[in-house]
Amino acid sequence: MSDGDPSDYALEAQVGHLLRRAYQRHLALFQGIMGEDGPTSMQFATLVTLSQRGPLSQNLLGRMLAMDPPTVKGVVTRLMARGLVVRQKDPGDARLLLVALTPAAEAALPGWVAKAKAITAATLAPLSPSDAARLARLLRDLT
Amino acid sequence: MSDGDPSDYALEAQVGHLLRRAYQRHLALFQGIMGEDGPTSMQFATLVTLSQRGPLSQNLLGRMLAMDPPTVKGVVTRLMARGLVVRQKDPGDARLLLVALTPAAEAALPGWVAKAKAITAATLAPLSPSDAARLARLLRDLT
DNA sequence: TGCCAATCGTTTGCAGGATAACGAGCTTAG
DNA sequence: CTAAGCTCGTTATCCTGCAAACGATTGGCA
Repeated sequence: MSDGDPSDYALEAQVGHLLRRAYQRHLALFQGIMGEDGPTSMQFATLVTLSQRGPLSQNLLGRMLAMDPPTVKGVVTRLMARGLVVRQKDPGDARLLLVALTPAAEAALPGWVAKAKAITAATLAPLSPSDAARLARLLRDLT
Repeated sequence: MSDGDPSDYALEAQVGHLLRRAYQRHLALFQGIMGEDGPTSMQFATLVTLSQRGPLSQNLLGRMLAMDPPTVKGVVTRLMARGLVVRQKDPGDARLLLVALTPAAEAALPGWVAKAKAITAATLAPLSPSDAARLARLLRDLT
């Protein structure tokens, strides 16, 4: 049955490899369309989430975006350095660090959201609309 | 048409986010099944490719696996540190660094290939076989 | 009330991934 | 045959991501 002959392993056909390539292409499109001074993929996801839900603790932000605590810290630190986000202690719970958008971020966000929609369209461009919907369903099921 | 209202942007439904989550889950399965002393995802892809094609230059390896030169260097350096790979100058072209498997790698590879097949199966477990094939086709088309 | 467990944030260390810039070697056109 | 241009590898810098270990705070339970 499942033996270990390396010549019997088609790397190009493995899901893991295909997922990596597809995500890699998406990130390249993201960076190209968002441009030099735009946010990175995870920075944008963070900003949109804060815009929709209001100030959040780093931990909650991480759980919503599937980032672990060290990664959240890195993203928030870089957003802070760019003046897009501020951090302040929660008055009610001294463990929490609430992250909130700055006015600069709120001003820039609409333009970035429009670009993000173009990025999704560009990523899905090779597929028909029905295939795009099928892909979304399959990827969701994979979780 | 495509305006920039952030509350009109469903992050969970974007392909980029779904691709990231799916790949993230795959990597977790990879690491869990391969175990402590097993290779990482990219290290394994490198070893299998070298096993199938024989010694390759870093650059060619990178093109086959979709890694850019700095990334290849990092992966090869770590494989060298683990004694799984050696590097030597190409006699015919002094620019090339040929990367080749060590006997230790050839001995360990069959066991790792068997695990890699289990990883693919685990990644695809939530899908029916026909859905798995559909997903592979859609991801391939996305390139 | 007082202590223990859970939660939150941080740090460190490792791995992958991209860009930009550079030096060294090969190849080809003039 | 020489000079221009291409290829290859390396370095540096930045961003994402995971695990493990740690200090601080909170909350619940004995």
